[in-house]
Amino acid sequence: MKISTFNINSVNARLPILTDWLKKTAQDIVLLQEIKAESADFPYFDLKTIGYESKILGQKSYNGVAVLSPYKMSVIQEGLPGFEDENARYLEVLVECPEAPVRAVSVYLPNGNPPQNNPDDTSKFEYKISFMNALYNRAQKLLQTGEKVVLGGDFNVILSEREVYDAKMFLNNALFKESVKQRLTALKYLGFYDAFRTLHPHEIGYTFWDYAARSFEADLGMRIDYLFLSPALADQLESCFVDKAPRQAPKPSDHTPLTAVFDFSDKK
DNA sequence: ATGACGGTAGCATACCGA
Repeated sequence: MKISTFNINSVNARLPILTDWLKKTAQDIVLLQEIKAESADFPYFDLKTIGYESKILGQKSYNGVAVLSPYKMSVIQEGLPGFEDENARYLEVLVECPEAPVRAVSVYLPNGNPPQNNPDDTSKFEYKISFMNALYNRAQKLLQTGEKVVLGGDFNVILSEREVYDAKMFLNNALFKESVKQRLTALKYLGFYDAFRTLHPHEIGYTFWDYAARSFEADLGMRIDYLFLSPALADQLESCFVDKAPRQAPKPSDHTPLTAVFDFSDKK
């Protein structure tokens, strides 16, 4: 079984890349972020044609999250409970995988940096912190279910200085602030396994490279997309890797997929 | 110190992103 997360930066601008990648890699669950489309504009039919159902929490122009799968799905939660949010950033879906049911959560955590024209405006950062507090509370509930849970997406958090090409440049950045790192670390310590880091303690695992200045070619990236697994799902984790191919295609997203593979056979 | 680059809305340019 294969689960991936992919910040697609507009599902319609990226449709050829998405469908090619799905055909080549045959995913069981895909968590998408920044689809930048509402239901009326979502390419349900194109994805259905190649074998995938879609559940989405859509939004025009900005944000928007989705879960794709060949299997039966039912929406559990749209948006974080107890958190008023005009933005589409959180979607929880139960996926009836043949091996076992999986609760799949697609998250697009706020960036939190101030707008360019108003560097002193802290409202976006406060929004990020509030979102993270609500996410922590939900994550606690998710673990209490004892289910196989994958909590994945673009978390917009650089957890340590080795997760970015030049930590000094980000010391005052909303992705790297102490309070932000602490909140995601606390969520992890509830009992989630960071799929990539669990298997690869020392490897570079960048999932994002800025469009500007040929960052990808120079590997000036950062690791801000994660697959967090509940213990019941981490038990079956076999491998986890960053799939750089979609980032190398023409007109790419600035992120690339992170994939985890699970083994449900008896020998495991 | 600034901008690079790209998507969207909508038709010039502002906003957002990390």
